[in-house]
Amino acid sequence: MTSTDTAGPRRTRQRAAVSAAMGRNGEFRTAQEIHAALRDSGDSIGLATVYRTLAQLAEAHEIDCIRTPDGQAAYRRCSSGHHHHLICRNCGRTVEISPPAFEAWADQIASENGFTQIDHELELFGRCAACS
Amino acid sequence: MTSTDTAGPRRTRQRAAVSAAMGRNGEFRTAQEIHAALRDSGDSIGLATVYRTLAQLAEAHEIDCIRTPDGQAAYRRCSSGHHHHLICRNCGRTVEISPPAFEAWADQIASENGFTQIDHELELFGRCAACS
DNA sequence: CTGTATGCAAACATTTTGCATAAGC
DNA sequence: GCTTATGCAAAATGTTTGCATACAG
Repeated sequence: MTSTDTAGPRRTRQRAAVSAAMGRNGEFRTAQEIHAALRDSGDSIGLATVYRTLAQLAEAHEIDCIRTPDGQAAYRRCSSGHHHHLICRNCGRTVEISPPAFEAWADQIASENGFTQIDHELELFGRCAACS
Repeated sequence: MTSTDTAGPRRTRQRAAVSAAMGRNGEFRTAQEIHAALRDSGDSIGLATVYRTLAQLAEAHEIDCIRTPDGQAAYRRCSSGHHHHLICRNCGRTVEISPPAFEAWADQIASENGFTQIDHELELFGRCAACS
């Protein structure tokens, strides 16, 4: 470090591309999907760089990471709104759901057990109408 | 098939061992953990057999399968009660919770969106009374 | 005895890492 | 110019599969 450690990550074309690819909406996308999408868009980028960048973004809490039933890591932007997803096991179609009573229920269960600072992880997997 | 297809899986020592290893409580265990545990218990069993047996038990809905944040598959017995966990972020203490209305809510959300065959993943993380 | 389950090892898929090169600051 | 990020390919990890053998029915 030269002077102040206000270093921060370097601004590279690849990092911007990955961040932009995540930027669209709150859909989940696997590292491989992002890599393929960027390659298709003409952005040449290495697979390892995608993984590294996603890991860094996740560490910085800029994006969220879950696991698909398949075992792959999937990422989404976790900007502000806290919502969950209903994911089609077959085609991957995703619907955002905003639980009306769920958050309250979680808090209640928690305080009944003396827990505080509750965070929760909830995903629904199923088969969408088009795939039935 | 010879006559009636009441075949069912064969009763082998290994299958019994895996099923027994899952039998304790409703905790999640990875395939590798189960394999190691069985080996330690003196039960000689192949890793592939553990994976195959777990996959079959899951297919038969005898056990449930989720993914750890680590990316490994974890299984638990889903005999009757479908419950979730409230986990202390600090000390790891775990409380089993049985959602009264949650399952119904999940099903409703799903059918509102045309989804069927719903499976869900829900974990609550917080800080328990002893750690506050 | 017939056929399924097992065990081993090789195949596979996904993610991580080492190292030389290119690029940011 | 010094240092970090990238790219490639090899390694590591977790899981699946092919095939010969052992065992359940």
